[in-house]
Amino acid sequence: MTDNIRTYTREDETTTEEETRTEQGEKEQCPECGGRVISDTEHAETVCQDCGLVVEEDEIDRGPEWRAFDAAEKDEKSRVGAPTTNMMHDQGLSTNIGWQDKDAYGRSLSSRQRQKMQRLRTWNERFRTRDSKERNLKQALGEIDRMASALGLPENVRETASVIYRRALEEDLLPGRSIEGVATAALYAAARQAGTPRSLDEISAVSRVDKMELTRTYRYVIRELGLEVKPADPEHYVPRFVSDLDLSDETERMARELLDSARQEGVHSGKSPVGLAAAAVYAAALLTNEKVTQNDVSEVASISEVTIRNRYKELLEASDSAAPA
DNA sequence: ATGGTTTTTACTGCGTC
DNA sequence: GACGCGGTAAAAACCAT
Repeated sequence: MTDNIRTYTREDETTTEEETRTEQGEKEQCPECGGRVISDTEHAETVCQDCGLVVEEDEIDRGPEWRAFDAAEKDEKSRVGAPTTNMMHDQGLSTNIGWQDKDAYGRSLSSRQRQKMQRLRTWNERFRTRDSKERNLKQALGEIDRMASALGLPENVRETASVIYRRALEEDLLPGRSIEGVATAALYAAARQAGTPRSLDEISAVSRVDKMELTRTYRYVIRELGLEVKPADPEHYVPRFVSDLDLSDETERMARELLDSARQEGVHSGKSPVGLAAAAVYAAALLTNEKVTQNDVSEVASISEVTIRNRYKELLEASDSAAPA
């Protein structure tokens, strides 16, 4: 009966040296002569078979550092399993029963066995999403995932958001609040904690809950879970604005400097971090002679031009007195 | 609920292309 | 003349009390 029950592991995907070699040899082409290239893993090089051109060197060998001589040994030595993830409601550790009615050798099952497997599948599914909390979590995690990709947030943020939501669920914070609201709040908190903050506006744009509910739930969750969320650092917004506006690294560096001196002068307390960041980017672009209008900046930062004006005056004053050039 | 602070909205005048 | 920029006043939003 265990024959057809499998827990999926990543191990199946690990490739041996030979596999990598043939795979790359077929895919890549030499830029010089158009011939086939093969990867020489021993010397960490990719060389052309025909003309001997070294296409790539000092690559990272992602293969295992041990050798296995048969399948059993491979199982023995491999330390790789499926990664646990908080992004799935059961952390990816549950048992899955394949839907094909085949046994481990790929043979079809007898009709009696088939019925048995069907019953097992049914019950397995029932246990997996057993109570309301689990189902709740399942939905919320889906929601978090959706919003996170819409905002282009990295995986670790989703993980954090998942953890926060999990905790909220355990502390019975959900009754009386919408799943989506709490999920959104968790994501918002996670993004800020991870140093890739998104403004309330941006978040509520992709969420089904409005801003007011979001802020309410967010506050509540933070308070109840005793979460430490430092006030957003304006510098964290800078890289995103800079790249959205196609500005140079020089400008980005400049903007950071401005924010630094502003911090030293204590100009920024009480002001909105987003506005500060936007103003810094604008001012930096001015100083490096790159053309951006206040309007452009205000759009990508979703902040008003007036605020940018006010802030960037302060920023320039602060930088003057901090480091008189 | 209230008062103080910050941000937004709306409008105006100036200079440049 | 359109556009970018700077300024102002009043309204709105936000926050702590």
